[in-house]
Amino acid sequence: MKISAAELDVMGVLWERPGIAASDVHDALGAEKDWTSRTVKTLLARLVEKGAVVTTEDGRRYLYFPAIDEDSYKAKAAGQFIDRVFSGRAAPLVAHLADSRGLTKQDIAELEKLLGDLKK
Amino acid sequence: MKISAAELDVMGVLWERPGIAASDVHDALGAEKDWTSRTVKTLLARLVEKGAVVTTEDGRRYLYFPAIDEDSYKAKAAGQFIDRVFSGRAAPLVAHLADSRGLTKQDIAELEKLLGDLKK
DNA sequence: AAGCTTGGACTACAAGCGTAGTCTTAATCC
DNA sequence: GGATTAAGACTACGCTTGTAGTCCAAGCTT
Repeated sequence: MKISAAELDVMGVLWERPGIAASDVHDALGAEKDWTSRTVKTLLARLVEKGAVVTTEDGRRYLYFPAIDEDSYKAKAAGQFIDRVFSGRAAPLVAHLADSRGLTKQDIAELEKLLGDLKK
Repeated sequence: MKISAAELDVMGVLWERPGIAASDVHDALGAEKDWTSRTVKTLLARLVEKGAVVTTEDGRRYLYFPAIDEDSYKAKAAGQFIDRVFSGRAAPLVAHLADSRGLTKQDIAELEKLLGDLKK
């Protein structure tokens, strides 16, 4: 399931608020993206076509629901990304992130906790 | 500087062996990618056009050199990826990786060392 | 009820991408 | 030295993506 960058923005809204109408998606993105409602509808239609989103009828309109799981999608995307760019190695990725943009204290704390859990 | 997936494979070869000819790039990729030499040459030409690769003449052919730095490119790509998919948070990315494909002992050790260094 | 608004369906269109093919020229192999 | 090979230049072509536009029907407004 290949989801483009713009489509992913739409998925993000649906993961957060499943079952909303196209106009609500448009509104939710309004702050971030300067898209017309038609653009949003095109993206939704493409996602439906791809099977990433399903609809239920609600009178004369549709309500849109994500049909793929957020966590599994993101896990897969992360895997593909590090394969593509970092030859599958996670550590260099984090090193680059730390280097280029810095990790917040919170990031570091979370990562430490994560590593602690992993070692068990 | 936007580099596509296929182009990135070519860049990978050039980062490893700067200053080789198109045919050598083709050979180097031969195992991985089932591309004809023409495809490789198209990708090289596009990279040159984008300014990601420069050439020097070598008789009747060119030698190709990366014109962008591997580490900075990857750092930027990593940043864009986590912005796009993980809202800029590094920890969830690593958590997903750990979850979906597991981190090797080596990954974990490297990450711990990295975190140790970061805390200083 | 006649027109605005809003929903979806279908269409558009240029740029980027993956994956080559053709053409021309220069070198190499018998 | 004529044929094959190999380099690059230019061209191709269908798919995806970003970003809409048009059309028609169903409600909403006054």
